[in-house]
Amino acid sequence: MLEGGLLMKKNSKEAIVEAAITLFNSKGYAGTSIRDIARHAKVNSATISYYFDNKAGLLEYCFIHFFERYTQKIEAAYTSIEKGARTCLKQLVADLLQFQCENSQLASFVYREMAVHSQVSREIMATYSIKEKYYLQKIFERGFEWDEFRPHSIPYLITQLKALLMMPFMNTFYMREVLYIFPHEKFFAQKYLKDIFAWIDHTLCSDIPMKKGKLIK
Amino acid sequence: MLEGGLLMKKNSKEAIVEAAITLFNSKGYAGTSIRDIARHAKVNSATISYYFDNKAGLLEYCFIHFFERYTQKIEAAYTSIEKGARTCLKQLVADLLQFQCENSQLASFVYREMAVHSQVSREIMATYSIKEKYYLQKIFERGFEWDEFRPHSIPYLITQLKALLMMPFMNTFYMREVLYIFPHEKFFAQKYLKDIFAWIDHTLCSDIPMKKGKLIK
Amino acid sequence: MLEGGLLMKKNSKEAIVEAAITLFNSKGYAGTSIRDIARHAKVNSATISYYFDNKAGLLEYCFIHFFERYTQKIEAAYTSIEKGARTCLKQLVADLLQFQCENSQLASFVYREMAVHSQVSREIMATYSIKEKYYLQKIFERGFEWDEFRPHSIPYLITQLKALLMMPFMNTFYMREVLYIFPHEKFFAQKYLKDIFAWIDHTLCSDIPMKKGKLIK
Amino acid sequence: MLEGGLLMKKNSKEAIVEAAITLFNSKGYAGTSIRDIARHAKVNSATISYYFDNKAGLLEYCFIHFFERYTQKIEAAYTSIEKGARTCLKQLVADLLQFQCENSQLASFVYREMAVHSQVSREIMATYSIKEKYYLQKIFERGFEWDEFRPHSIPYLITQLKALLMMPFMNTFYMREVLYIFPHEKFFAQKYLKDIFAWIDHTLCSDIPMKKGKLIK
DNA sequence: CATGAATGAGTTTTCATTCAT
DNA sequence: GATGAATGAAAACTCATTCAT
Repeated sequence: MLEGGLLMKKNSKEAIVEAAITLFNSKGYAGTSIRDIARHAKVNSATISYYFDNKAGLLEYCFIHFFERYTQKIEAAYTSIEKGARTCLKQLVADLLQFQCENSQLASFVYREMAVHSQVSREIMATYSIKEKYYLQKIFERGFEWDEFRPHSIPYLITQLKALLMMPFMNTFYMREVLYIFPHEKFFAQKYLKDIFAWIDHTLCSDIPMKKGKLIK
Repeated sequence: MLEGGLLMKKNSKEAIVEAAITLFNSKGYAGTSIRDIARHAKVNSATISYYFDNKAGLLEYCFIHFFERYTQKIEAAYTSIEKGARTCLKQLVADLLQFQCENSQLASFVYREMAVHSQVSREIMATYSIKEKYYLQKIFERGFEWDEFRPHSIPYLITQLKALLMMPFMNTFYMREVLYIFPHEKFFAQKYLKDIFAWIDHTLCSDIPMKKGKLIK
Repeated sequence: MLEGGLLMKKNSKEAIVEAAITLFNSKGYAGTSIRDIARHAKVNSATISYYFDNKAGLLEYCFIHFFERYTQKIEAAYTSIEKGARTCLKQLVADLLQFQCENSQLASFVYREMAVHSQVSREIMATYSIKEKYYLQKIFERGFEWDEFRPHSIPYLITQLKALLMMPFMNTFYMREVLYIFPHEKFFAQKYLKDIFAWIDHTLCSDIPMKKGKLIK
Repeated sequence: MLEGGLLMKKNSKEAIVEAAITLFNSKGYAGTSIRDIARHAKVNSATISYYFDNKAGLLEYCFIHFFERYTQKIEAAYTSIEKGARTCLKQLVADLLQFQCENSQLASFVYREMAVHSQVSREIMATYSIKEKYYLQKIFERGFEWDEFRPHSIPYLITQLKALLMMPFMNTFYMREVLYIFPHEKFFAQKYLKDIFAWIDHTLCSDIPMKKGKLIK
């Protein structure tokens, strides 16, 4: 994801973040040592303290680096709300899924570590999760209002939607080794997106009893 | 869950496992120290090595303790396959959900740590996940055969089903603090079960429009 | 050495001593754990404390078990002193060499550990080494007196004699891997004994050139 | 030997090695704790890991530090081979004896620990002991060829020569307390050297009586 | 006679961090 | 901007020993 592209020597800070994402993902935050990251990034371990103050600072940077862009996707997608709740939700899901695919390692460890660092999480949630919930709520409410979605408890709907969205990134090892699904591959996003759309169309909208058929775009 | 109830001195081994589950869940495996566990279990930290050899041994014990019973639930539920795939799957989902609720902390950390300990995971998967996949596959195939389920890629269906099943336990902090859903509470299982049934009935079975086939590409 | 021969079940104490000798020899006293010994002897580690009080007690037992018999050999050989100093010394060397071969592991580790456990060594020396020195001194003095041995500093002669006697057992690994000499093999004692006799005959006695002095630079 | 003399603060690495040599010698490798060494060297115990990775690394460093210089002495002495095998061998013995005296503690514990650490020993031997054997063999073969030495099995000759050379350093406690010989003292080397020369002259060369047989009983 | 459970003290090692350069 | 040296604290683990049985 941090492609580094051009030939110029990548700077230390980027190298550190890149190494941190890889290692935090594969060994967990607490299981990764500063020196491990330094070794991977080919910098001295003091350099990490230099840029991020301490290990927690590096984690926080990763969290923010992730959620800042994550939230932007949501906000951007929400602008299409006037096209209808279902369309808007599909747009949002499509964008988030793609974002996760492009940052699969980061997404993977961020989702996992969120559960463990209650202090950091609390702050993150106060800014990002609340925002996410706010927009999803808006969309759902609009969907109920305009009879697009079958009425239902919003928290439970969010749970299901996020479950479907996050699952493939929460245990990529299982996905790979047992199901032979590779979330970073080209076609995964396309195929899986249809499945989430199916949930939207059939379970969320439950359109059939709505009177008119032929739903899926 | 391991209530310990009575006043008699609980044996050390159980006390250790109990403490480990609590702490591994709240601080992660790598973030929990042996001494922390010992302190909580009110035993000397050498006692942990005595029973489980080392920290990894304790983790493995927890994994097996979880998956052994998890797999039993699946096998038990599968016996009702002759009542039809949908009924059987619902039975299985209900049993697993209840099992998770009864062991929510254990489930929570096991699912998370699975992603990090590839070596242990590999062995666990070789025995338990493969078995789980086998039974789910059987049920889905039966469902397709008898036209109960809309035909679809089995790995992708497993992904969704497991997503819905596991999600509430993978980030209980988020569930609690943002959505105000408490997975260990009485009513949660009942309510959430309906949602998974809805997915089965509407997205998996998509039952009404059975005549006009091929909705999903 | 502790042959155990007959079919009757070897008792625990013997099994412990046997295991201790093997392990102390290959890993050193400090490098061997009580539980290691217990595992090898197929007894519970508490049994060792039961018989020998503690680890040091087991070591001391080994030391005494060795030196008691070692000293007996010396005393026995010394009885032939009236046959002449050279003959007596040869007898003594032959007996000690054979004794060492029969107890090569025990000899090996006892010699090594003597250097490390100054407290125990001090006591051992006060009883056994002093006795050994006493007899050797007697033999050398008799040899000088009767013009069998070329006069020389007794401590330096003891040094050389003990050097030749102990060397093959002090680093059996080197003997085996570099020189391809196996001190526990049948023919070793025979061959090596001749070499020590050569030292006695030529260097200690230096018999032939008795008239023309000052050979040594 | 590492005198440290001047008042300037000795660097940590040297201080550690110095302390390690002293303590490994007096208490054995396994009997010495990292913290003991650190205390003696007046550094933090983590500093040892910093420089030598771990305790085994420190041991290995000592081994190499010893054998590197030991081997150099041999190679240097070997250059005098054209002056005759006996002269060359005496040179070699004199140099090694002096080297050992100057590094008596190091020599002492290295010889002892070699017997215990088979893995490290194997590697050391593959480089140093083999080299030593090679040169000794060359000298002996030359000695046989030119009729300087009485023909004999080379491994057995090496055994005796090394026995005489190493003995005073293998159990200095015994040397001191029983024989009252102090290998690090000025005169020891001079006096003991004569004894080894006597072995070379009389037992190895057995020069005078070349014509008339019946030497060895 | 012998042991399983449990421990306290000690071990090595790892780690994040600091600081002079 | 970046680092090598060094460290204090804490981690996991090992060990000899005890004690009730």
